Amino acid sequence: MTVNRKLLHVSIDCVIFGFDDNQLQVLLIEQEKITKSHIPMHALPGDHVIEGEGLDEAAARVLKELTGVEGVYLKQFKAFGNPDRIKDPKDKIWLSHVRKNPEAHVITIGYYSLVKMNEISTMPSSFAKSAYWVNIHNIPPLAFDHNEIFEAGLNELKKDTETNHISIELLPKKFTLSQLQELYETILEKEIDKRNFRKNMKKNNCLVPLNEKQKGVRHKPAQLFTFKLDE
Amino acid sequence: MTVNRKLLHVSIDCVIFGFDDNQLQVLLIEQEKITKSHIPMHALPGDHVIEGEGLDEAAARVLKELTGVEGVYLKQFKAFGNPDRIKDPKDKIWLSHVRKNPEAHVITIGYYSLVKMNEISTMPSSFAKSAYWVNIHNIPPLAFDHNEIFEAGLNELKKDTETNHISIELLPKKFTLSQLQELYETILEKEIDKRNFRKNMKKNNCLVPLNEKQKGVRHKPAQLFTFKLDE
DNA sequence: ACAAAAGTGTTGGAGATACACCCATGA
DNA sequence: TCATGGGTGTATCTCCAACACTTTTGT
Repeated sequence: MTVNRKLLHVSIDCVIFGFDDNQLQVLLIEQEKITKSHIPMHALPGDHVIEGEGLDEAAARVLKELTGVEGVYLKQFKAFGNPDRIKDPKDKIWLSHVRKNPEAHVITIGYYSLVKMNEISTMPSSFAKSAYWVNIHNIPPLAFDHNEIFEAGLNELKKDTETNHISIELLPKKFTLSQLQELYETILEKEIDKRNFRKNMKKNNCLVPLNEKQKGVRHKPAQLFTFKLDE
Repeated sequence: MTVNRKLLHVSIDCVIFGFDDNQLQVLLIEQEKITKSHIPMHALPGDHVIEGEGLDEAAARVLKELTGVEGVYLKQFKAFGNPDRIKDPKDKIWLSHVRKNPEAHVITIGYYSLVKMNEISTMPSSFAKSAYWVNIHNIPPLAFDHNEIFEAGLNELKKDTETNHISIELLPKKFTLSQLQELYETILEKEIDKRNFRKNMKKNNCLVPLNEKQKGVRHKPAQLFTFKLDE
């Protein structure tokens, strides 16, 4: 194949965050095993952008194929286009099995997404043999520049949590203020004063109290809330 | 030409800001006139990314070809990939004259740049017949989705000015505090108190006073400063 | 009754805002 | 000497951080 010098591969990579068991987790995929000696790589879920497809659309497609969810928070955060990003020998072995022109320059657009872990179950897809959740502090070495993309996505999430309170999208529909606080403490990696935190949250009036309380806990049951996004 | 469904055009578009005469300006290009009836479009400077070239590298190339400057502030802010972005009839007429496959899906990466207007002079380049500066409030209708890209770049500059004080890069090497304040007021579109502004700037200690004062002004000459970036 | 987390207000300090006058120079 | 923009300090207010005890439920 002759490579047109002005046509490039464009892909999407998604940093999909979930929150469970008070841990911030990321969804990774394991590549298919190509040969007997091949050590499968781990990677962020991603796929090529198809001719005629918008970037947000492509990201939503990747997310839907892997998790089945639609309509969740999804945000573009950065484009990565360093020509060396796919030059690692271990990545090239894999590429040479799945691509016509493994040397091609691939640009990728990084997205991050927030999903409610209790509402999804991962499924096999065209680009992933298997998917699994991993704590953000136990990320293995990933294919290509995916570790860098992950770090950039995590930073974006931290920033947006402080400014937009967007991380609330990680919680189930009904949640307690303590769950919300633990989420913030996990993402921002710092302790927060309970009373000040509640003052802040109530000021942002994105919380709606429900006529419902926690049940089956052996302590004073907490008020449940749901959220409305800022109008 | 058969279009490979997984290869796309990727381009860079630059929102190049300058500050002169107390006005925030943007560098636009005028496309070549193709036919007698063709009305040349105005656009942001940009070019295709070449195989093997990094994104930052491509943006720096566009900037250098058009202005001759290197090493100035340049920041990626967003990728644009809506497949409709080049679908306007007036854009297609032009594309049909300069591209082999005018229907191709083009993804563009938006960068913004800050240049010192007194240190550069624009020059013709491979992608622009002529370039000119225009006040940010008098932007004409631009080709493709360039008006949207411009707005996104301007918003990014505003945000970065408040958080990073990066807009200082728009001033000449030596400047007075009043010039700096006028720059901030222009970008942020609000008035700022002189004493509070100076307190802030001194606190950020990115200003270095020079042993030099303004000359030839018919009032008390102002102290000149230069800046060092945050260490 | 006890263990466990829920829920709730006040105070002090730091940082932001508002504000007015004298100074150095060129014409 | 006058017109012009340069340069400076203080009082107030708002926002954020620190801090401890009572309540409700299950066992």
